[in-house]
Amino acid sequence: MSDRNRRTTSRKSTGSEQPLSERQRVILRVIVREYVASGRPIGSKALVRLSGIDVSPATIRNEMARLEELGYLEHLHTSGGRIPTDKGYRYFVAHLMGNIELSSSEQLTILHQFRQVELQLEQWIELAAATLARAAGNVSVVSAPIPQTPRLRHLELISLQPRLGLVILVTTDGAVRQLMTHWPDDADQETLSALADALVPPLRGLTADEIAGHAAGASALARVALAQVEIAMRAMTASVAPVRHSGLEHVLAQPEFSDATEAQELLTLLGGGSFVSAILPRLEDAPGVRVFIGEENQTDELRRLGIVVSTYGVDDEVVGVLGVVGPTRMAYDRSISSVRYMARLMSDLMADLHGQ
Amino acid sequence: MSDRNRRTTSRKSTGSEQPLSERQRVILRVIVREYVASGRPIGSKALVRLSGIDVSPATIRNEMARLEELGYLEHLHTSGGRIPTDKGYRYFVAHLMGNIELSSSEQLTILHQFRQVELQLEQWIELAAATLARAAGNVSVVSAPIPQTPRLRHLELISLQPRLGLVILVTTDGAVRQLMTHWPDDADQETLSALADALVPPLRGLTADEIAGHAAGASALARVALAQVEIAMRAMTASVAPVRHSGLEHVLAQPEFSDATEAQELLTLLGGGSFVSAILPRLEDAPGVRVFIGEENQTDELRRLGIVVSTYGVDDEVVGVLGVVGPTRMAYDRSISSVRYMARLMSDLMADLHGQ
DNA sequence: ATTAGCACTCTCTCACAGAGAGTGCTAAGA
DNA sequence: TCTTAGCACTCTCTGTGAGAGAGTGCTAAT
Repeated sequence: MSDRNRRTTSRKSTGSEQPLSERQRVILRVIVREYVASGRPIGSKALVRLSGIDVSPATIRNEMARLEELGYLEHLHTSGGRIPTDKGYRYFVAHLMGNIELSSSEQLTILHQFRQVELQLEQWIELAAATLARAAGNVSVVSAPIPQTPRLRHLELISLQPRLGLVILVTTDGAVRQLMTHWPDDADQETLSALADALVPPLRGLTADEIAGHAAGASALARVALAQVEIAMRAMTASVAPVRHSGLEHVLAQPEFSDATEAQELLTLLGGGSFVSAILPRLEDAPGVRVFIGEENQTDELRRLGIVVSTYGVDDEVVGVLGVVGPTRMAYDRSISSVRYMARLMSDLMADLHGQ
Repeated sequence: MSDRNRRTTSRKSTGSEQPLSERQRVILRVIVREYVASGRPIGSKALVRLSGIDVSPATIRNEMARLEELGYLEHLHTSGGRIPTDKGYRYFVAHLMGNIELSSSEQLTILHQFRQVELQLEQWIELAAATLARAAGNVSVVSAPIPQTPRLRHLELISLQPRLGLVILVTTDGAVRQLMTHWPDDADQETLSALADALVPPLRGLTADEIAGHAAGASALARVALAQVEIAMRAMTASVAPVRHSGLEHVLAQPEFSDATEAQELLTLLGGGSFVSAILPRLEDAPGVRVFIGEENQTDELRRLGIVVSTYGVDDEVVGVLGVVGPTRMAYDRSISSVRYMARLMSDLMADLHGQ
């Protein structure tokens, strides 16, 4: 009894963090792989069969007990096999899964799909979300690329009705925004076109901040137009970018979400933009694919999820975020390689777009 | 025994379709209301309590049996109360629910939300979807308004890189589209601006078809630009409009979708645009709110759903679709009044936009 | 260090019983 | 003729308990 107590209490803080033996690593890998695939805890007997290790189940049991002490596995019920802990998944991601690439046939399929679609940013994002979801077998999340410091390239003022019109602006990176606008006075198309023609040359290449400086002394109409331009350009860099997601069906099929309330939580999470704002801060100045597993996440809603994300884009010009979300029990290897490939692909597309 | 057989067989084709008595109407109304609210079948005893009719449960049972013969109710299990059939819901919608309006406080809340948002079509759609979902307590579906015969108002050609650029076009109803385009030759901004300035006057006010006629004899660059304009304008009228949906959480909470596969079907339905194409044909030239209940739907995926839709927009200028989707067991009164109100609101917004 | 053996624990499935709810039918009452 | 009370019946739902199955930890032997 005292023996048992000692073990239980020592589970959390494991004094000497000696490296795992090769056999332990094999066991952990098989458990992660198998649990991810089946969703059912793995017992010692099944493990012997699956791992090919030529020892008895009893030996495996000892090793499993040791791995549990070290915090890599856990024990849902007294009987019923073991499952990986978050730490176990983390170890798997760091040391056991190898450095997997998508198979070249998969890469080709994806490339092919992108070739078939028109040169439309919206469509790229849509397609990226759909493709990533399928490749990773999870919910995918793709944000639009956010220009880092958008500069004005072109401006167009349109009259729809006497006092209602559009401000259309194009930035140097090719993004287009339109805002409906109330003009302060009646303004016909001639007046507006003339104003736009007059405004563009001095403003070309300026940032939102710089444009703000030009408002003083201008006509009322020009001030309204400039204010709208400024709003639009600031909105472009806002970190709460619109986010597409796709592939909910994959995740709802998982037993973790068979409970409707779990599914609901995920939906509100994805629906309400809070997802990106929760994740984005942790991506700052860390390139490549990042993985957050269960408890490693900072907000409660994410504690039962695994997240694989990457930024994409062209340094200092545009940056977007894409990734996948699923239960902690997800195929991290597959997700990571999918996210990595898709981020590279989207980055290439952005680079093309920006002429590199 | 023979008696029982007679009733069972006579259920489908009910010879004399005499009008329901007042008491039967009350019973049917209470059953629909209560079943929608609770999701549990209603028995004779509960019905007496709920309806306030001062007769014994036995009498109610006779009436219920009669309603079942007539096809308005059904019997899931020998015991366990009755639930409405599709025909029962249909009768409820046609004769029993009254002509309900959203409460004026609800109307005000919604109006207020629309006032707070900027004058952006995208945002209106988003907001309409979110609001409708909440008001109706179901999944909402809102399509962007489709211009009936878009006419060109303005055209802008932008150079991003030597051979890559943007075609931006504005139609008379204020819709803006941009397409990324490969120019056939190197084209600097001056050339493109000059071309745009030259193209706009003759093309202003023309439809896609009419623009197609202008391509002959033009320069290669102009032909590419015109082709893009034509593509964009045709895409605008394509009936497969992009559709926003919102409020999945409401529906996933319903027991009908606690089974993950049901939920999945709904997701793929909403995700894959097939929804609008399945519904749209049936909306042709029928104004106002339409209701499709279960078996009334033509495709199998929709057989277990109730759908309440309406077109919105300005006649002959823009037309969009909005509605809600839920299990057949849905609060049709609430959904109908929400859809009706929201369609009116969006139509008003469109009318404002088109200057009426 | 490994293994066989064993007692133990926990889940899962199935069957069964009893409560509860509701039904249809019959016969009596208004 | 409509309504009602009574009754036998059916079906679901909720335990409960038994038994199988899987897996574990521990001990003792190899």
